Amino acid sequence: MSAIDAPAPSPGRATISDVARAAGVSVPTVSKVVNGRYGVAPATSKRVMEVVEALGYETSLVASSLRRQSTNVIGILVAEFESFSVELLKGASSAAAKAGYELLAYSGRGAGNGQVGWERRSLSRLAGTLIDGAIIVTPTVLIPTTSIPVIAIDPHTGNGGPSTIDSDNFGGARAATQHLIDLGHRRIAHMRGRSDLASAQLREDGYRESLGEAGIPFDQALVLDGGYQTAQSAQAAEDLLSRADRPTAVFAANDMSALGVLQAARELGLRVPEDLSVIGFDDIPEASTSTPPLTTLAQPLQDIGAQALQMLLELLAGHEVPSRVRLPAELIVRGSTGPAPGR
Amino acid sequence: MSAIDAPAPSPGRATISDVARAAGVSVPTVSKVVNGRYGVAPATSKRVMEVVEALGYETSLVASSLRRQSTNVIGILVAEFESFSVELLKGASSAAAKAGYELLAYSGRGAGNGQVGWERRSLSRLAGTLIDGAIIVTPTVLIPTTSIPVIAIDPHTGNGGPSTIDSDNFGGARAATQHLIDLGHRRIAHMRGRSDLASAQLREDGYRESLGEAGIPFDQALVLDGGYQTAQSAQAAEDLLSRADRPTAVFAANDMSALGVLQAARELGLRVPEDLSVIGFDDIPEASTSTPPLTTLAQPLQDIGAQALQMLLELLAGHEVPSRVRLPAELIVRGSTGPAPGR
DNA sequence: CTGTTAGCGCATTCAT
DNA sequence: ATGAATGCGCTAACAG
Repeated sequence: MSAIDAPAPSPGRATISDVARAAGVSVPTVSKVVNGRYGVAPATSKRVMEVVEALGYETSLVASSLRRQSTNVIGILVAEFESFSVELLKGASSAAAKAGYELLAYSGRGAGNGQVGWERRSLSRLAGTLIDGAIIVTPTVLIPTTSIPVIAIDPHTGNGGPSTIDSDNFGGARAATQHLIDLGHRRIAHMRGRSDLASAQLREDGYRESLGEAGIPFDQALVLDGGYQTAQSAQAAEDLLSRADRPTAVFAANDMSALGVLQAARELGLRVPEDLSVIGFDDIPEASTSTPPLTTLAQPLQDIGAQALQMLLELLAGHEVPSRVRLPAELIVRGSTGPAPGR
Repeated sequence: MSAIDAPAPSPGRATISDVARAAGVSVPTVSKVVNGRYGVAPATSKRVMEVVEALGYETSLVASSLRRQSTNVIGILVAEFESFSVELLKGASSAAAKAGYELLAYSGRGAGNGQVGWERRSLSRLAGTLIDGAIIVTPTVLIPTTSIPVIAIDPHTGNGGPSTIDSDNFGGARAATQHLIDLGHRRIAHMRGRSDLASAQLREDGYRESLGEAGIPFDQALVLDGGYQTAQSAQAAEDLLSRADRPTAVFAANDMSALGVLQAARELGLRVPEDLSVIGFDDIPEASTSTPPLTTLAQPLQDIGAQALQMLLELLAGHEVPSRVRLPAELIVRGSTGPAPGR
């Protein structure tokens, strides 16, 4: 009833008007003090600051972003938080901290399930007010022209939308296959990834291209679906490696798959790399600590996250950025690949 | 100039008034349709929905949260996005998805650096408006009573604030040490963690307690600082294991440290577990794939994240939750521990 | 130097 | 069934 002299409504967050009332000044004056604007008497400023401190007041991100044009917050939109998106997040986080930006990672409702268009809806929900720019992780639909700068990481679609960044899936796959060919392998199998993802398709394309260049005929029977997953790959590999004319090497579309192949080989009593060479893709943490350690193509996920953030900052500064950035995938030779048997 | 019949201002996000104008209805009508309120004619509703679809309109989280009391968004506040917080995030993410909540992970400015009180400021910035409840990851200061429900994960402070959740660091450390004692070890070293973290202190306490129970005198020379990090631990272990009276077992405060000890042992030509037993804590992914695989105390990080979210949902539903939840740390025996030499 | 007025985009009474 | 007015917390422009 009588809010006339209430100093601090302890139930609930203190608002700017609570501060103004307690300090005996108007709301805009508090706003000026808090935002460090000039034109406030030192004595007034001091008094306001004291009240701010006492009440633990902090400007509401929501309210100020509604009124302001810029919020100093970068959004990173993901379908859900899992291993892949989370690595990118780590990289983006350190880059954002260095640049003095705040980071807001968001996973909207239903984005985890098959809901198409989650990226568009999430963007609409946050853009224009809350965040100054957005990084969208593996969007599956085309992102329309938006009011705020956007960078897409590893999109599943073609060009046409915002600037994108990914690693050289095609070139990496070629390098992987070539590495096996250089070791004398001729019967090289491919454990491919989820065919609805562009990266998986590119890796398969690179494999075929490299085979072709070396004059090795493509054999459909040597391509199996591992779905980017360990268990599925292990199962598929078990079949593959039980054949009489089994391959001497396997290029797995990602490390998770490669670990599955390793597992299957172990169960069948095949020695790696003496009897079978295995190469993966991604260089996830588990790759370096498997038995034997996995030869793979390192995809710098944290770097990608950090670069995406850098590109966004360029965009925010009004600079141009390339429409497509591709980071190299680097061959890391460890213990799972060796000369073809009989050489 | 003439916005009189502009159907969709393509530059920029569509707002509710854009939709209203294009559909030929008033703003409140659109609001009702979008929020599924009753009192709108089917024909009108259909027309509005079509425009919404065409314009790709989605309610602004900012604007609606300012007006509404509830947003269906859970906040998870972290100092920065690194391995630890990110594992929690994964767990919270899947739990939030199941419950139909959106997740908003936020890392404020200066939180990565030593800035104290980041959690209080982040909370003030988001609470009351943007998010319905918050999970705060490893807060270092006491969280004051707030307007919204809060759960703290692995706080570095004592009780008194919001409900907390962590794993049984003390009990886990005892179990780890006891495991080594059961194997006949008497000279057991401890590679301790960052001493400013409560978890590190508790793990060291558990180690000492267990030693005491077994009648093994505590030896300060057997406790080294690994800082929870691989490199630092490797260096410290190299010194420790070079001594004439080196220990036969090491309890490392976390897996990263344990991997460092493994590395040092390998370089010194010590066989694990024949010459030296090593046990870690956490059970990070790398633990199961190291050589040899690491015996460790599994700390269910993803579960902790998921449980924190569950508790928050309880709080939001008006139910009581325990002021402190401790998840068990489970002994996972792998290949890095064995009988003490000479037994 | 300070207070008044206006409006960001939306949801909610209350009229009509 | 629909629209006009009001306010959420805050800041930008202006008036005093």
